[in-house]
Amino acid sequence: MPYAHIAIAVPLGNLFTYELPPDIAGTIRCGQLVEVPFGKRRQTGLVVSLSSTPPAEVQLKPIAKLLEPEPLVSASLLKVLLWAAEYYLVPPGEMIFTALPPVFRRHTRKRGAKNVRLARAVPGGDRTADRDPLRRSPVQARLLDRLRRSTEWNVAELCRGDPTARSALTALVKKGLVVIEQRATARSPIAPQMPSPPPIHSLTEAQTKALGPIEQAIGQRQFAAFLLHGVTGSGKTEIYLRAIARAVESGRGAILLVPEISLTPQLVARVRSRFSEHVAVLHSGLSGGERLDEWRRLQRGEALVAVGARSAVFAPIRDLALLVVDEEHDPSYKQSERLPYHARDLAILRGREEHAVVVLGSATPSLESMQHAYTGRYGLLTLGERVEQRPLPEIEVVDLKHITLHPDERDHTLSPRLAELLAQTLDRREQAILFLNRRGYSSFALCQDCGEAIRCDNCSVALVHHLKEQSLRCHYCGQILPIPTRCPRCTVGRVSLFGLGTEKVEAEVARRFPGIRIARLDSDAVAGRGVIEGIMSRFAHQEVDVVVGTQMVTKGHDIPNVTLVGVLLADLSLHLPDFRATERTFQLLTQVAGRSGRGIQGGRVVIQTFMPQHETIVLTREHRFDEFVRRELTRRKALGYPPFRRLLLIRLSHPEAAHGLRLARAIADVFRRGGSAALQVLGPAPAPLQRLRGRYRFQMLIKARGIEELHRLARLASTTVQLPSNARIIFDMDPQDML
DNA sequence: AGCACGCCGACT
DNA sequence: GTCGGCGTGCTC
Repeated sequence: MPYAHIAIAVPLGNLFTYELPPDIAGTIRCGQLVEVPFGKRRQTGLVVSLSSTPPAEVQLKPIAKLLEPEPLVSASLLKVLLWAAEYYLVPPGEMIFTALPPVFRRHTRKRGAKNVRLARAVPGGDRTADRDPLRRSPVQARLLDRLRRSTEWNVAELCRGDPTARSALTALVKKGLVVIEQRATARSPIAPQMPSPPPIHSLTEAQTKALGPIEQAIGQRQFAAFLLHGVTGSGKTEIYLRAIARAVESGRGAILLVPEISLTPQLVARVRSRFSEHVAVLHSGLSGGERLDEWRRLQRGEALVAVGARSAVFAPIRDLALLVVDEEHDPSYKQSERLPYHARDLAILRGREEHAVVVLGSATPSLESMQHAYTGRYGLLTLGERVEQRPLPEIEVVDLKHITLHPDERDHTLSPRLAELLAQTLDRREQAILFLNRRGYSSFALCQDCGEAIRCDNCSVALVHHLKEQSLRCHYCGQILPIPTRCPRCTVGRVSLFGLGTEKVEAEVARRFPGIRIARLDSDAVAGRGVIEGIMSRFAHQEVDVVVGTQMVTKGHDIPNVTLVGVLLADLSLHLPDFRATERTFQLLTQVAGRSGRGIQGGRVVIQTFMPQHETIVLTREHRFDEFVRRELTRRKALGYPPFRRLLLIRLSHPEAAHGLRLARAIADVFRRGGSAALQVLGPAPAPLQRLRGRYRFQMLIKARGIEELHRLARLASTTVQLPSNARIIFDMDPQDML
């Protein structure tokens, strides 16, 4: 086997073949990290397979050296990654290297490299001052400028391409302005302490019943998938922990995936306290070095349990017994930017490949998972009641249509009923969450009379109001309509346009309840590292009375003193231009409602909406998830949406609008011409953010019966439509988010 | 993605 | 006269 097929972290769809030098040939194995000459530079690559036949017509180069003694990726994980690359239509090298800590991507910044940082804050600017030590050394000044821009450099990187830099650096060290050290700085950031709920000593009957099959399957070392559907507060976490314990006791490993680690400090704390040094936490907030440390502990078998967000599904666990996906319905498991893979789906795949058990847990499982449970692909485990017989919170719906508006309160921030309950809650020294699902630019047109949003006739999704053009647009098929003066459905109602933000709400609450402590939790407010944790920690310690926020406030925290949750405008998510809008709304409302009444005081939820009669709202209020799923599945089937059809979203961008549109049409034509009768192409339409970073973006949505057809046509389109290098195309298989 | 080559404007 | 902008093309 004198040749190796190697994956390199470049956006090219193929592997590269290299010769094996004799000294390496004997020892090399698949999954190993190597250094290879690649064009004019050197790159790290990962050995995917070995072969005895060279490809024709290419001058091969030899592998330079082995970079790691052991394979970084096991044969089974490698198989999963290659499968994922094919499935998601992404280059194999990109797929493989996103599964590894970023330090392995390039061979610069070698492990154990010397890092450089500023010794202290060095003022920039005035180089003319006589006492400036850098007045007469422009090379040193330049080095300092570069160091100022980034917190951490390594020596080799900093000096590359500038032979004078090395001596200049030495001079700076002598002057005491910079420091060279062997390792990166702070390695274990201390998370703020969250009060965690008291340990549960005995399981409820329902919990015991759910845990049984999971433990049994783990014991059998066989693949099995379970959907754990447990209402909010029913003790799903305890089941995860016991199942993980089962794996760990027998010396095997487990992965716990959480939607976003910064939002789930309590869960992480619980896992830590249960499994102490056996736990490795992997998340994007870690520095490169910290992440590598955790990854190595797993690779060496020092830690058996990996906890993390989506990329933790690739954690290097040797004898994997269990994969748990908490809040499996959460859309963040599949982000559309970067590599659009779905961590939950890959967890299933990896479980099957490694004969491990997969547990998908949620109070509001995705329709895909429910369908799999109904058809028997997943075992369904149900926890129908909260622990300690605590009731689910009572949900009240407030109809915004029948509220007399105060002229300066046209945004319906707080209805009299919500304001009254908020006042009572604050009087009792209890806490409240106010939730507003705001998606910035996404506003919609709504009939003041029937409360219905204006929808696209073709696609049955809500039309999106575009402020600049004063028009309504369908983000699926692209049609543009003028804003009607009368509601097209009931023909009498006046149409009004909506826009409301968390800042407004915060200001309004502060004005009406002077003296209370409010915190805002949305993506603008929590830009910095650790800000979310800080706010949630203050909230948990009752240093904040009311939190106003977006989706972030809905995730799984458990604060017993929260007894009121207010949803300010449920219509916002109901009318997102997305076929999953009602599913998301049910999930969001149920999840945020589940934050209320977790303690002994019980809790209440108020949902404000223009559509109190809307099926989704009614079924949420009555906590009838199964009925909602049944109806929604029927609808999906009729309209040809997942889980009954497969979707592929294609985004194409180009600096010039006309060119972009022409290319997008050419791609769409490949699908239209080559597809079966059942295949549908919607678009191309301008993307919701049509102009982004100087590029015009178009998107099209393909609906098909099977995945094979989508794969075949996507490949055909990539080869037949010649894309100029300034055009960019992204395939998003099984898109979660059409925005 | 990098990194080269290659052809046109403002500076020692 | 050069330094340097980013368009285009290639990487086993």
